[in-house]
Amino acid sequence: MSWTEERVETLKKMWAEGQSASQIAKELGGVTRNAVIGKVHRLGLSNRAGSAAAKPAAKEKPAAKPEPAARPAPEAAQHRATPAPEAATEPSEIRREPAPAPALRKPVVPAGQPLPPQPSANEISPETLASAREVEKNAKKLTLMELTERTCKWPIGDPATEDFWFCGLPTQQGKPYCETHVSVAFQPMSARRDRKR
DNA sequence: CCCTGATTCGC
DNA sequence: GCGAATCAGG
Repeated sequence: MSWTEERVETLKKMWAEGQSASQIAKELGGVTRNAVIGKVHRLGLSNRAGSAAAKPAAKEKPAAKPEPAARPAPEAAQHRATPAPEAATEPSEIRREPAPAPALRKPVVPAGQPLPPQPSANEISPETLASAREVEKNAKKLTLMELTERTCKWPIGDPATEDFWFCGLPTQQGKPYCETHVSVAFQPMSARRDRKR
């Protein structure tokens, strides 16, 4: 494969969109993420558009660092959602927080949205169901952005609330879910029919 | 271990 | 110019 105008086009676009080098490589096909990164550099679009996240520079053996230090200063301090500091630092920590839980996590789906059909208990074998319950306790509780090709994408909880996350356990080869959730998701028609009613 | 980008250097 | 190998880090 070579860097045709079209492929470079795609590369530029995806890189600008913040896609990772490996994602771009998969999209293009025939190239590795290294190739993509190499090309990105050659094209001179390494530091991502305006993003003040400038890498200080990777490895460096020579102690000599000719950097003129003429940097305009990265600036740009992230604005946080004003955590509202505690009024006073009480010596005693009697009051217990209710439950930090998955904490500051915005709902993936706005409240009021109709939820996709959830598997009902009567369609799943008791063993599998029990297994699923167990797994959900050990789930890694990943957010949408944290999912990768080999993390279980089984949704857990209510998307309309903050009490929502994805299983995140290692997926079964080639499947979108972990072993347990695969068994919940993919069932032979016969098994389903037999269990109905 | 999974992943990220950065750099080097033979081709 | 290209990209595998390697590095550095999350």
